[in-house]
Amino acid sequence: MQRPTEFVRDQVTAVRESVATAAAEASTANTTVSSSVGEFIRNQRNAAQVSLRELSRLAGVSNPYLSQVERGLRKPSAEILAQIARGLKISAETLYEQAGILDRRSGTASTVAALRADEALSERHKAVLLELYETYAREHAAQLAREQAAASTAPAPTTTAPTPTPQEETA
Amino acid sequence: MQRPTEFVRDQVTAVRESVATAAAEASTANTTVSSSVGEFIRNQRNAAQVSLRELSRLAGVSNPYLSQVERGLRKPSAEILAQIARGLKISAETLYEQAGILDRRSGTASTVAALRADEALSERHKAVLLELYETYAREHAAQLAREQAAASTAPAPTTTAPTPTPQEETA
DNA sequence: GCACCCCGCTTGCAACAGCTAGCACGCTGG
DNA sequence: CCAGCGTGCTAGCTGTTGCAAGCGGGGTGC
Repeated sequence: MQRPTEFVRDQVTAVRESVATAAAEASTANTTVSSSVGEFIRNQRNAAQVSLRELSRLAGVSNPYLSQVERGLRKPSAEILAQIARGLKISAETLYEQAGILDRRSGTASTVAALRADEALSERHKAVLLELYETYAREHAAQLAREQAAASTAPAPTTTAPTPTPQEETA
Repeated sequence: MQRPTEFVRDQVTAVRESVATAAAEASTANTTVSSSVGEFIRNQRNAAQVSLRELSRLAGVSNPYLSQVERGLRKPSAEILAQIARGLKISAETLYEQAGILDRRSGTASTVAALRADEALSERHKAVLLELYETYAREHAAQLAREQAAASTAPAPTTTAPTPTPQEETA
């Protein structure tokens, strides 16, 4: 019989498998700092392996306009940014920050400490969120390690199945 | 009493559904809130005993346009809102919230800020955790409200203070 | 009376956001 | 070969944003 913490971790990982794959790609894109919201949107879209038309459909904006936004030809309103964020399944605030509408919060408060001290949560909910957070952080760190191993052309022993590489973005 | 298996599955599955629900609620909130940013600006300006022309000068926007914004005839961009906020010496986020650009998030700002700034997470994982956090915080608040209602048999206010109404009485 | 300053608002316009219709290109199956 | 489908992009259009020029009203000093 599995212990509760192991069980929770396995459950969460299984449910998020498909999302985690795209998330790993997204984290790769994040490593390269984007200087504009358009680039950022394109990177996120490519990481999620979504075509421009599909994202425009998901976001509810026209595909030519989305193309122009990605190429920096147009400056989208906050409303459009929110729609694009919804299509990308990321927070609108992320795009606001990239667009310079919202200031990026400085001060790296410890996420774990904040979650633990947050009185807006019950203890059980805290445990779930912390477990999920640690799982995500671990995956993110593992992905970065794989990226570095690939960069140095060393045969890195991978414990997971091969994930789609970014070359598939041009499908 | 749910077993841990069912509990986690239900919670994680609910996240996907809550995204569309939250989006629908957000659009409703936007409709309601966005009509009052002008009123809010005028109230703030009157409270500061500043003329429309003086505020337009401080903010760096034309006074006719500011007048139109206050009367709800025009919908200002986030950039203009930020300028007006600077003129009023209030945070831009305050006006963004009034305009419906930014969601008022429940829970403590430090937890939200920590999650958003945490570089150990990808953007997608951040969004997932934030949505789950929101859901939990809302449930916790509802639970506390129920417990207090049962204890005192009176409609007790929750830990969140009532939103201050625009200072219409000082106009 | 006048000129001058303040006030908030009207009007018309230029620039831009966001859209539709359609293009060119690549790929696939018959 | 073709037709069909996918891809991202061009061009032109409409509606909106934000502005400048100016209006009418009130108050003050000469």
